[in-house]
Order: sequence, then C-alpha cells, then structure tokens
Amino acid sequence: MAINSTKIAKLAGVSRSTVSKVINNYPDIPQSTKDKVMAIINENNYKPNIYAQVLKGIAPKVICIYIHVSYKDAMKEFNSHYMMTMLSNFVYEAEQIGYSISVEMVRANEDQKKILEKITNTFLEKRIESAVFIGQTSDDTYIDELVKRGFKLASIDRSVDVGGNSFNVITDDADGAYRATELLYKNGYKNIMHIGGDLKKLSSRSRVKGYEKSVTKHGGQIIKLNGTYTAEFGQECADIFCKEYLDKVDSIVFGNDTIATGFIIRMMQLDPQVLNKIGYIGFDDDVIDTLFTPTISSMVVDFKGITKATLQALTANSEDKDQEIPHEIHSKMLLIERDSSSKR
Amino acid sequence: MAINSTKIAKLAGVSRSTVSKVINNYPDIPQSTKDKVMAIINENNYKPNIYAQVLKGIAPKVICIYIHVSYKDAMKEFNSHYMMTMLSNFVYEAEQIGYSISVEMVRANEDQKKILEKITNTFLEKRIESAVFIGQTSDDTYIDELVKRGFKLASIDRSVDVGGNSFNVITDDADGAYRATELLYKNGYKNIMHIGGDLKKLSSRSRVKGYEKSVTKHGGQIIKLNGTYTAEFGQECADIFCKEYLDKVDSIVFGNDTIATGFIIRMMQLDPQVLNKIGYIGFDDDVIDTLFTPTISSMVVDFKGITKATLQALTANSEDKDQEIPHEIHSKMLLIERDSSSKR
DNA sequence: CTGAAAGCGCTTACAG
DNA sequence: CTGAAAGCGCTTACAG
Repeated sequence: MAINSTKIAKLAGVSRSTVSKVINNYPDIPQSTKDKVMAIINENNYKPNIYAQVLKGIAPKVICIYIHVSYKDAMKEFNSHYMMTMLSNFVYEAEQIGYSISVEMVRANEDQKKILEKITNTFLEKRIESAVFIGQTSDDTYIDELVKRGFKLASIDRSVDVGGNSFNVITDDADGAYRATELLYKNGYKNIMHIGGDLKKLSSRSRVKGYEKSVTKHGGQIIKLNGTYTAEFGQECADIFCKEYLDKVDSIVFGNDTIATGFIIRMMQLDPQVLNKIGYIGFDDDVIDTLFTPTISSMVVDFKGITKATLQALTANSEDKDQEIPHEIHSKMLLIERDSSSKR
Repeated sequence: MAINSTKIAKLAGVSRSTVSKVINNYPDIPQSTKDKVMAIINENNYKPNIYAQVLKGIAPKVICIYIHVSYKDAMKEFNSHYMMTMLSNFVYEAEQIGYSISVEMVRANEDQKKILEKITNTFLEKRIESAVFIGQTSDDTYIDELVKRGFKLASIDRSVDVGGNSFNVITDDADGAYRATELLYKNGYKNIMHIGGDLKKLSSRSRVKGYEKSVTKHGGQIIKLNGTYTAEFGQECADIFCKEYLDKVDSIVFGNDTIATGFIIRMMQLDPQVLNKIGYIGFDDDVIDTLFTPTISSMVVDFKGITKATLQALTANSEDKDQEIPHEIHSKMLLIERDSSSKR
C-alpha cells in the first residue's frame, strides 16, 4: 500500500539514490532532474518513511512534555490553567519549527525508579529527541539521574543539577511580586497585604520575598497570610479580612488569581463595597479575571517567551553540533494591568 | 553510544535472532536462555530501537489528538476546560495501554488543502497510527478526505462520513439537556427557561431540543435565549432576566457553565437574592461550579468513558486484524448534582 | 551529474 | 532449540 523510494525511482526513471538526493536538496542535482522527480513525488503523495530516516541518524523531532501532578488531584492539576497554557504554547511554538509534541503525566506517588526507567526507555527507543519537565514534585531526584545519563532536557519550575545537555528555566517570581507591589504603591495605596500560597512551594516563597522587598523599601508594614493556592483559602481569607484587616489594609497582592477569585466571591456576599474600595492584583491571568468588576490585574508567566526560548535551546544543536546549550534561561513575568489595581 | 541487539547477542553468547525472540516472547526459547539474555539486557539497559521495529511492521503506538480552534481565539479555545479535560483523559488512558499521545492544533483559517496534506504526511510518515479530531470547525471537509484515504481516525463533536477505518463519537446533548430539565421539574420547578449558546453549533441546537422535549412533555411554556457560550452573554442575560423574566421564570437550564458564571456574577451585583430563589443547572462541570453559593449543578460529557471507548476502538485491530472498528460510539452525559438545582 | 553498495537496528520465515 | 540470511525504507560515502 505505502509507496516507497524504489517505486518513485522506477516511475521517475532514476535510482533511489537520486530520489533521496532530490528530497534532501543535494547541490549537484540539475533542475531538470529535480523537477522530474518532484513531479512523480507529488503525484504519488510520497513521503519518506520517518522511521527509516531516523534509523539512518536523522533526529526524530519529537519533544515530550512531562507534566508533574500530585496523586490525588492528578486531573485537576493537569488541567490547570498554568499547565495547559504552557502546553498549548509548546504545541504552537513547536509547530512553527517543525517539531511535534507528545505529552505524558507523571504522578507524585509513582515509584521514582519506575519513572526513571520509563523515561530512559523513551529516550533510548529514540521516541523523543528531548524532554521538558513542568510542575513541582516533592521528590524529583530521577530528573537529576536523567541529567547524569546525558539526555537533553529542560526543567521548568525547579532547579536541577545542570549538566551538559540540560538546563533550567527560571521565572523570576520575586521580581514579579515586587513589581506587583510597586504598582500598588505607585497608584497611591499605602497599606499593602499579601495573601499567598503554600510556603512549601518555591513560587510562594519567592512571591513573599518580592512583596517584602517592596514594602520594606517603602517603609511599610508587612502583613501576610499564606495558605494554599486555592479558592477555598481565598474565601477563608475574606472572612479573616473583614474581621481583622478592614481598617488596616487598603490593598492586596494575591499569590494567584484562584485565591483572588475565592476572596472576591466570598466578599460579594459579605460586603460588596469592599471590592470597590481596596486595590488588588493577582498572578496567572486566569480567564475569570475579566469577568469581575473591577477586572483583575495580574502578573503572569511569560509563556510565549519561555516556550520559545526553551525550544530554541533544545533544538539548537540538533543539526549543528557546535551550538552550545545555555545553562539557565531566565524569564521576567509580564504585567497585565486591569482595573483592580488602579487609583480609586 | 546506544547499545544494540548485536552487542547484547555478543555479551550473552547467542545470536541476534535469539535476543529478538527473547524480547518478543517466542515460545520455543527455554527458560535458561531467557534468563541469561534478560540478565544482559537489564544490565545494559537495552531497549530495542523503536524505529527499527516500526520499519519491520510493528505499529508505532502513537495517536495524535488534533484540536480545532478558531483563528482569533486559538489559545483560549485550546486552553478551554473542555479541550483540556478531553486531552488529559486521553493522555491518562493512553498511558494505561502503552500508547503515547501527541498533540496538534488546527486553526480554522488555515488552508484546507494544507491541513489535509500535513496530516496525510504525518500518517504516511508513520509518525502516528491513528488520529482523534476534537472541536468544531466551519469547514472540515478535509476530514472526509482523510477518511476516504483510509486512515484510522475518530471524530468527536462532529458527524463525518464514516468509512471502514473511521468512526464518530457522539455525545447525546439532547438527552443531557432533557435530563437537566427533568431534574428541575422533579425538584418542583414549574417555569423553566433555557439560556444557551451559538445556534450554529450542533451542541447548542441539540440542547435546545432536549430542553424543549422536556418542557413540552410537562405542558410548560418554552422560553429561551441563545447567544454565545461566553460569560459576557451570561452577563447580558442577567440584565434581560431582571427586566423581563423575574416573575415568569423560576429556574434556568444554562447552555454551559461559562454562561452561568457570567449570569451569576452579574446577578450578584443586580439582585443577589434572585440566586437563592431560582433553580439552575449548567453544562461542563467547570472548576468554578463549586466556588459559588449555591454550588452549581452541571451536566457533563463523560470524558473518561469517551476516551476509553475511543482508544479501545482505535487500537482494537492494530494487533488483531479481525477486530471490527465500530461505526459510531454513543455516549450519555453525566449529571453532577449540586445545590443550585435542588428544591428551595 | 548519477548509481551501486553498504548499513542503520530490528524481526521473521526458514533450515538445521 | 538456535542461527544465518533476507529485508523493512531510507541515506551517504564512494566510484565513475
């Protein structure tokens, strides 16, 4: 059924070598031969078998995105706005450079050794050329081991031991929180509070740091609550806010938009006027940000920048062996300024 | 660098044939030989090169998910709850049966011929064994052409001409809307309205039908608004509702949860009491459903059921050529009953 | 400018 | 029970 180079060669009246050379743009082939062969190729919808090509040493041009999720809420985390935006950007950017993306889920409770072997096999089977790891895990020593084994990989959201073929992609969360807080100061707010996520997570700690840096600079008072990156925590905080902070705080830097959403929804029931009085900003640029009045300002990972830079680094030396892979890619967050952070 | 069967054969003191037979569980190999060879294989972390295997006729075990998006809001649609839940379920279920998933985006404004050729090439290059198409497009004749060319594919969200190797996956939206409406009747509501999405979309039309069927059965009056599946439309409808339907309607079947969300957020500003008086139910089981009070009941696509059945059908005859591929897979929606549809 | 030949790493009848 | 040999579809020095 499938047409191969032998058939094309026969139809075109040349050898398989020549067919191959036409396809791979060898310089010595005269235009007339090229035209003749290409015509047959197009007529027959011929495509060289990728598996035969890879067997001859051509890179497979497949990159696998490994998404880390916890055991319990696997689907929820996988489906999160963050993961899916990252993934969709990878799919989009990969397409631009002729690569395809495959996706795998890594659950936190899985046996490290099994994960390690599974991914190693995927590399050894040459199913993929390189890998990208997204999301945090409690235990990710297996990534260090993959690095040691020399596979080409990028690690987002985590610092791994960097080896010759691997690198970290680091988003400057502290700077993002710093700039978010500065924005509120700039717009006239004086008493800024931080309501953030799980302090076990690096991003939470960095955001606290950035917030504190700005507040300290302005000689303000540090007021903060840290819980989890959930709407439920935001709702709790709305209750706490009404009891304790109504007079002391005029604005909030939320650790993410989900917390902000919970806070806002609860506050709409408790005391809707508060939402028009205080200023606030979140993180992540959630879809819901534009549904509320005022619309929510948000600091967001530069998905497009990160995915582009990551793919560029991962594919840089796939054809040209001299290209160096960078050791780290640094990325600044982007500010989406909407109404909730403006002057009142 | 990479270890191959020749090396394993040498180390084990057997031929490459025997190594292959051990790997592929040929019956005639005695346990002692198996053990000897497997020991060497494990020691050396040997994995047969997948490209060589496929070249010999073994199926590649890769399925590509093609996600249809419009040109303008490509990322937004790609990232939608529906697409991502479908995708994550495919990734999860595929893993269970040893398949891997790759993902591509198809933009509505792309040249049909180009898409057709690109996907055809992906098949011809044997990069993928089969494909799944998700999401609606205005023009999808290229799928019909792919079907004609004999590729193995599943089409979700759309009816294509079914061929020997392709099939449709159909979610019974009409039944879902019917059951949603019936639930409201069961819980004592009498005047049920429908606020739904774009009537150009099959799902919108089917949901209207199901709603009408139930209302007609109960001798009720059909009251409906159709716009788009967006929060903005929901917000508009809240305004309209307060002006025109406050006295005439005691409950609503929303076309999806996004519309419901817009409606609720707007209503919290206009007249929060309304939300405690009327009953309502949406579609899609959005994350946000549990954030509001009352929590939103929702009718949702049976993602797990669909993905499992689709993968089973797509992989059924990859090893056993006698297995028939079904012509259509039908799926009933699942009811997630929360507070918004209960008796008041 | 073109083609014959070797070889990528595997699997599978076939012979013994 | 095991191995030699052919062949999957391509690419690439090499020879001419």
